Amino acid sequence: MERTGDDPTTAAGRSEIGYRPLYRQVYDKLLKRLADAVWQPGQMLPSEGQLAVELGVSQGTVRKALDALTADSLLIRRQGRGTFVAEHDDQQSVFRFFKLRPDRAGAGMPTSRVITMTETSPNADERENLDLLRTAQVVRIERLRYLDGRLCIAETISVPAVLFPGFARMEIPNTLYSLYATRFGITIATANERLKAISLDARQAQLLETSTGTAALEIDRIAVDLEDRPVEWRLSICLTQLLHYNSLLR
Amino acid sequence: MERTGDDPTTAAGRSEIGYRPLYRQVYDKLLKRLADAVWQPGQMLPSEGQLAVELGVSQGTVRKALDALTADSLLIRRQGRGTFVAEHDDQQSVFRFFKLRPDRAGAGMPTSRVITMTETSPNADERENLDLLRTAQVVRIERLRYLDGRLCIAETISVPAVLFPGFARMEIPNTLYSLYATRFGITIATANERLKAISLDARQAQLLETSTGTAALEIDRIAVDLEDRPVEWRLSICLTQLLHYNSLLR
DNA sequence: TAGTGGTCTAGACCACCGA
DNA sequence: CGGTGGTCTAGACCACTAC
Repeated sequence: MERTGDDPTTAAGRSEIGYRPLYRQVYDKLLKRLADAVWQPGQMLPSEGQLAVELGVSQGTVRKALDALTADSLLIRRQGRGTFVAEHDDQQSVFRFFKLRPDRAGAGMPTSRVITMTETSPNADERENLDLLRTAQVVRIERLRYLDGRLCIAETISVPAVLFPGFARMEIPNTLYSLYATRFGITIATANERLKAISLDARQAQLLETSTGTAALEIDRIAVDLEDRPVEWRLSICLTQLLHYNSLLR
Repeated sequence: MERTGDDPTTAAGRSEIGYRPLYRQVYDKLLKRLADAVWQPGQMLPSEGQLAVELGVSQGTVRKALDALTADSLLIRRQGRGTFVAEHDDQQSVFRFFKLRPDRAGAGMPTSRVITMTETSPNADERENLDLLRTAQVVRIERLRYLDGRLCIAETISVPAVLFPGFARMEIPNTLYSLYATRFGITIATANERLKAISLDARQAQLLETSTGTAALEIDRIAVDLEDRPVEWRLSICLTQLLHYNSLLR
C-alpha cells in the first residue's frame, strides 16, 4: 500500500528541469552537514557572514537557506546570540511529535515503561513500513505510556537494527528521539500518522487494564530522517476517555 | 496563526517598548484588505512594484509580506503570472481541511447529504465553542458525508446566525467553506481539531447504518477566521473501517 | 516581447545579547 | 562594547507566462 505523504491533489508535475537556485544548493550542503552530524545538536553554527565567505555566496543567500532550515525545525535562530542546531530533547520538541493531550488540564510530560525489547526478523508489516529486505533485522520494543500518571497508551516500536547498533541492549529513556539523535546520529525530520478508531481485542484490553471491546484510537506512525528514509514504525493504541489527539489545520 | 499574535503594540510609527517591522505593518494592511474582501478570491493583486509604490516601501519589503501571506495560505503566487487571493473551493483547498483518506486508493471528492437545517438558540456547547451570548442564534446543520460513494461521516455543524444572514434558507453546497467566503465574506484561516475514539450509541449507529457499539472516530473542530474569531463548530462521527485520518507532523 | 514573480548581491542600519 | 541575527533598500539579472 503506497503511503501518500500529503494531499492527493499535490500530484502536479514538476518542471523536470535541472535548475537549482543557489540558496537551495546551500540548503542542501548545510543539510548534509547536519545529517553527517558535523554540527552537534545544541551547537552554534558559524555566523551568516562566515558561512557566506566560506561558501562563496552573499550573506543574503546564506540567510535564505538558514531560514528554510529553521522553518523545517532543524535549526533555531536567536537574535543577538546565533544559529543553533535544534535539540530534540527539550519539552517543546517532545510535544512536536506527541499530540495527545488531557481534555481538561495542561499536559505534563508523558512517562513510559518498557515491557519487552527484542532483536528479531521483521514481520511483513515491518518489512513494508521500514522498506527492509527479508534478511534484515529489527529491534522491536513494546511499552506502556502514562500521562499525568494514568495508563493511556500501549505501543509497539520497530526500527532497523542496522541503523541502531547495540540498541537492543540499551537502557531506554522516555524520549526516544533524542536518543536516536545523540547515540545513533539519526534525526527524525517528519512523521506521518494514520489514525483509526478500533475496538480493543482481548490482548490489547489486558495490556491497557480495561475491558474487551472498548473503543480506542490506533495511531500508525512512520517516522523518516533527514534523507527521507523510514527509520521507525510505531503502532500506538490509545485510550481517549480522558485524552484527545490534537491536530491544528492551517 | 503565528502572524496574528497578541502583540499589544499598535501600528503607530515608533513606540519605544514594542517594535513592529515595516513588512509586518504591510502584512497587516494587506490582511485587512483581504478580510474586508477588497480583493475577491481568485482575483489578481497588483504587482509587487505597484504595491511598493502605493505603500511607500521597497519592493523587497512588499515581497516579504506577500511571502508571509502565502505561507499562511491566504495568497497564491505564480511566477510569470501574478499574485492571487487563494480560492478555497478548488480540490486542493478542500483537502486542506479534510484529512480522511481511503486506506487503499487515492481520495475522490467527498459528497454530502443534508438531513436537517435549523435556526435556533444555541445549546451550552455551541455557546462555549462559538463564544456566544445566550441571546444569540445559531444555524445548525446535520448532514451525512460519503467518500467514494460510501457512507462514512455523520456531522453536526453550527455557526453564529448573525455572521451568516439567510444561511438557513440556502441551498447547501458540498464545499461549505467556499460558500462562507463568497456569500458571507468569511475566510476560514485555521481549524483546531480534537480527536477521540468513541462507541456509537443507538442514534449515531442508526444514522450511519451500522450497529450500536461500533468504534468510531469523533472529530471536534473549531474553525476560526482571519481575525481569529471562532466562526464554526463541527462535530463529526466517522467510520474508519476503510478510512483513516492522516496527520503529517513536521 | 512585455510583465510577472524568483533569485542574488552589496551595503546600511536596527534590535538584541552577553561580557 | 563587539558580535549576532533581523530589517530595509536599490538594483541587476533570471525563469516563467501570456499574448
